[in-house]
Amino acid sequence: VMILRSRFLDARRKRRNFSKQATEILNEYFYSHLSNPYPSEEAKEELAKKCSITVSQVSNWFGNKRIRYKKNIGKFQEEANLYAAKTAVTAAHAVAAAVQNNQTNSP
Amino acid sequence: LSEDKESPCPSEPSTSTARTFDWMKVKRNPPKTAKVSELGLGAPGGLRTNFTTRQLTELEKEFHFNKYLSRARRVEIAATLELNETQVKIWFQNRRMKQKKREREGGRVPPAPPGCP
DNA sequence: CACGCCGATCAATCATAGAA
DNA sequence: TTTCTATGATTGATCGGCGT
Repeated sequence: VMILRSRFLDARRKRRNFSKQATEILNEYFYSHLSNPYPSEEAKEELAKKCSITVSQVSNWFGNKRIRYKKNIGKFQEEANLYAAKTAVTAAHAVAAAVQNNQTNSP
Repeated sequence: LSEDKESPCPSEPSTSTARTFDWMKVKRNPPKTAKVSELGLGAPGGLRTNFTTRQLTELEKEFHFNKYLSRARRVEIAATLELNETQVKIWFQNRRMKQKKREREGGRVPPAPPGCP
């Protein structure tokens, strides 16, 4: 029986976790698109480049993330608020910059 | 051409964040692998069939011979391996996708980056 | 209208890396 | 070290769309 499993003992083993920054980028995208966390092929390529991983790995990450998230939403609540706050700050900066730019360029 | 509108939101947000969207409710129908059809057979219904090494070996062999199956060949294989024609059909479909994925991502970068004792 | 294929995804599981 | 949890990958099977 366990011998039957030996057929695998292949690629699946020897797994490397992604860098913390890569996970950071992926989570940022995931939570900022929580209403529809399905990146397009183009978006996946962009994420893959930023994270230095393959497009397939990006797909795997989102696939696992979506399933595990909905399986236990509560467990990700903390993480969700964390990233929500982060993107909010980013947005605030953008707005602040816009305002600043508006004041200096007001004829 | 790239923004998502959050139209569905039946539930109430209650607190600051974390609402429930439709994708979180998606549920797939259980596999219909010749389930209740044949009463009495050890046909596992709604279960993900575990292919044996023999079945996978034969399927793999056939795949290298033909990437696509003819109806007749499919029937043969299915009978020989004790699988549904659908399972054989799906296996080939998944196998083709797997093949394409490898070719597409084949442009490997297998060098030894960091430590390699 | 039924059927096969494609592309994307689901869902359960495997095996390992990492935290406790 | 041993135990339990987080996570990347694999894969049989489903879903929607398209062509025949």
